[in-house]
Amino acid sequence: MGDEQGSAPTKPRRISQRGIATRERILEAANRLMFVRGVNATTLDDVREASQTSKSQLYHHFADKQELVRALVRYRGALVLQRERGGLERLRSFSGLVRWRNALVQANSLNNGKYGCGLGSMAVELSDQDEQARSMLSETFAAWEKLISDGLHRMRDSGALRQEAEPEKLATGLMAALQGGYLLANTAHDVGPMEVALDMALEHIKSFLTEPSGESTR
Amino acid sequence: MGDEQGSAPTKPRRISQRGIATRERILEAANRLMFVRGVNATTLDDVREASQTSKSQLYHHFADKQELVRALVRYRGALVLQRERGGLERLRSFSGLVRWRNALVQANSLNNGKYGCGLGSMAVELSDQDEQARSMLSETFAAWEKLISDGLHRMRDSGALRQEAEPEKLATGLMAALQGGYLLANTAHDVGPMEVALDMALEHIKSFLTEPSGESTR
DNA sequence: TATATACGGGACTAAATAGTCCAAAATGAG
DNA sequence: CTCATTTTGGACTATTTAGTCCCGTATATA
Repeated sequence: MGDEQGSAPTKPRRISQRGIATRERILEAANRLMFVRGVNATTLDDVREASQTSKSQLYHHFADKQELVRALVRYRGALVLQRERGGLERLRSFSGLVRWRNALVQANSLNNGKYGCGLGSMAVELSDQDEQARSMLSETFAAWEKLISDGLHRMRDSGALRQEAEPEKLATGLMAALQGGYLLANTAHDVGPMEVALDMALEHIKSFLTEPSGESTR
Repeated sequence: MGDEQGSAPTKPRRISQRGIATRERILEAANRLMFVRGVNATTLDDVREASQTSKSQLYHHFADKQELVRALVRYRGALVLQRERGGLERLRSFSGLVRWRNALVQANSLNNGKYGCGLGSMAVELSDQDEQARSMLSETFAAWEKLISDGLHRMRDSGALRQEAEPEKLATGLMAALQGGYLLANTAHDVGPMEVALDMALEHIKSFLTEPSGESTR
């Protein structure tokens, strides 16, 4: 040991379609299971069974459980950001924000508020346990918030939001309301708190609108 | 088995001072360890060692790990509610709310945002795993929110808040901002997001004040 | 087609962790 | 003081779970 270069000369390591597919199957299974049971409460045997693979495949594609979890953090992060890009990339008006809110609430209400946010729950479980995972999650949250703040910037530039509005802070507040909403909804098994929390954050943003519009957020 | 009365005739079961003290020591240790490492990542041997007890004592005072965790949920719930009663029972003005916010932020900043809320992190870790724990946590959150909404009710009754303010919703929003703030702060290892989130919620409450006061929340 | 290497099945080992047990010491009621 | 009961130490077992290994099969490149 110790004769491996720090900056590995990246051994060729061929890769086949089948291999890629297996790796994907493992990640998908881990994603599903760890979403409903949590990371630490999910065993590798659970993952093996759900992904229709074997022990050797798990360890062929991932060094150990920690690496699988880290891969999952990346995997979920990519999924969430992709989904959120769809809903936020074109954001230019307050009503767009309301539509975004409604989509999140709707999705969460399908589970009666259960399970929470795939990113948020990993953040709670891993932040005090795996520094690398924590740092990836932190970056993912930052990227997510940036999608929001970019939209708010566009709204400010177009004159929809007043100049003194601070997009970054508004985005952070909205993200906190979202995460706290997920947490309370999960604990209560009821989406209600999530709706209330998001509406509060939207009201706050609304207070920076140049021409205050109608009442309801729906 | 099965010959035990449903409504147990509660065998006398004497209890000694020493026994109570040991039980307390175990709970204290579990509380400390599980706060920094999380519930699932803390083993009974960790608890035994930290509490200077033995295996038999753990199982003398708690049926199994799950029962210990449930006892901890009660324990922490009581601690938090007691602490919060101190800060909220006399709440009658917006500046009281600001002081409350500052105390929470200050406490959390001592850990640079780490560890999050003792209740919130348990809620995330246990809600999808132990129905009884989830339900206790849900009730504890409700009681906590009630401390806030009671204060807001007093403010509304005294005319500080406008009639159309809805204390329950405002309290839920504030709690979500707090929990989301804890989560983001823990992930970022920085209290910043928690401050921003709480300030958003306070601004929102401020917008219901009858006589808008000064600017800063500090 | 040859052959090196990725990929896979699944039994096996190792480690961590929960949970049991019993004999002894402390304690409190009568 | 006596005696039943609680409390305790700590070795022991059981179970769960991570991680290893061997050997066979599929796949890609030459």
